[in-house]
Amino acid sequence: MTGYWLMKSEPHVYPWEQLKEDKSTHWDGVRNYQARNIMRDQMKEGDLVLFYHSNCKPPHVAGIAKVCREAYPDFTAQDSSSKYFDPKASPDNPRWMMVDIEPVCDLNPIGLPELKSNGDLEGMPLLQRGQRLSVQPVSAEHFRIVCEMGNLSEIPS
DNA sequence: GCCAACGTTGGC
DNA sequence: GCCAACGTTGGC
Repeated sequence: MTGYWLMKSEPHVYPWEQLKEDKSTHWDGVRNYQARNIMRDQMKEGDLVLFYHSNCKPPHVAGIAKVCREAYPDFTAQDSSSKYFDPKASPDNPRWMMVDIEPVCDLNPIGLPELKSNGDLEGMPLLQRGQRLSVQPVSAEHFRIVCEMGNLSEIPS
């Protein structure tokens, strides 16, 4: 049973193009418990991810990625030279977790206004007011609809 | 750059 | 354990 998710990244921090270049990346720097818990408890290898560019004009879904490694400690939390350093993290209690993702395919970029204007996406967490979670669930149906909007005829496996 | 929404921190 | 102050996110 494939899980579906949405992950936000600011394009000037880590853009979709960079993921394609890197072939895969560890999703470090998540410092929110709810997002961490989703990664730690729910994201499984093979789950599909809408890669969302936030904080740009317009914000948009840029592509589809796949979870290629399940949760493990986010080592940047224990690296004092990292901007994600957390003094409360330790080898015994890593505190923060991350997953690895890899690119699957491009989507024709789908802007936030477009997502909002599609009534079939009603209830999608991303579209809820005040939603700030950087890792969010997406229903299978919503995922399928977004794929269609991005000119992808078939959901990747 | 503004600011609404929301999470975290820390004094009490 | 409450809650005010503060910090962050992220659309606009």
